[in-house]
Amino acid sequence: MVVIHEAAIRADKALRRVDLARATGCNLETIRYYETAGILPPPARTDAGHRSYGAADVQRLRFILRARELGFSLSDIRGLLGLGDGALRNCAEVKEKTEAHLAEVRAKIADLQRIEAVLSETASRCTGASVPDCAVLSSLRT
Amino acid sequence: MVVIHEAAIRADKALRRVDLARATGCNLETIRYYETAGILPPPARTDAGHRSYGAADVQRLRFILRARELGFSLSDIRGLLGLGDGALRNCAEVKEKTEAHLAEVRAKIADLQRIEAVLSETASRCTGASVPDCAVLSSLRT
DNA sequence: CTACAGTCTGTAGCAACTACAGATGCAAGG
DNA sequence: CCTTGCATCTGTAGTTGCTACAGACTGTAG
Repeated sequence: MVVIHEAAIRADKALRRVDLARATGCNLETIRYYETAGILPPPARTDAGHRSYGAADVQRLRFILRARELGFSLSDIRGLLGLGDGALRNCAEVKEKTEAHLAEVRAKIADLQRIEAVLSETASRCTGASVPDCAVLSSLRT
Repeated sequence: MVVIHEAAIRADKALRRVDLARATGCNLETIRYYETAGILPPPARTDAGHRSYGAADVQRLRFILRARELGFSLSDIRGLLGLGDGALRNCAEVKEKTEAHLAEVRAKIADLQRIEAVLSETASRCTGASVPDCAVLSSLRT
């Protein structure tokens, strides 16, 4: 008897964990991690206890991954998704979070640019000479 | 009578852990961590087993902290300090490490600038309107 | 029937710290 | 001499955001 996977017949076909991973480019284990981290909801289970995802989960995970790419922390994302106790009321909260994050990103860029200046100046002074005269080391020794 | 700590009388006065921390601005526990991480050498001990540091340790820790500020990893720093098995032979190794690190820093700046562009564009489009129309959320929703 | 791919749970590891618990030590003031 | 108040010691657990096992099980194709 050829039993086609029951879930595959439905319109909103159920996805296995590996399918969700492939659909989003997410690491397999990360999906489980996001569940325990409370950022992906616990999905339905098959009789054997296997996780079963739907289209909504794909959307949600894509959202999460995109926000991670932009450097939002998981707890930021929890906020953006309106999880937790206080549900998201209006866009103002989101805007606030975004702008705070933007400020952090800009600060980090400024930091890295300072670092870049020091490193490139130092590297260019480096002659390949012996250690006692090394430009890199002496600039660190300050 | 004001009794000055015996150690403080010596020319190469011994420093307690807290003194080293204060002299360098390093967190107290981080000093111990750097020791277990093999980046600070195990110091001399008093009879009671307390760690006793000298001026050389201050120099070394300053070096480490400065390199950390510049974003070098502890394992990079181990290399810069010439610890481990193969001692540092010449400046070329240091230059190589520095330039590799510089390339990483530049890549990170470029990443963050892309992120900055997306975030600032998104935040500026945000009207404070209700969630369904939120610019931030819809740009995450791709 | 047998492979092979996939799933499950729990746990440990990574970097680079930070912080606590519980037991001593040590110098100064009274 | 005793108390007070730091400071120290060790070991271990927590942090963030994953990633990767181990060992047992399931589900499907040939």
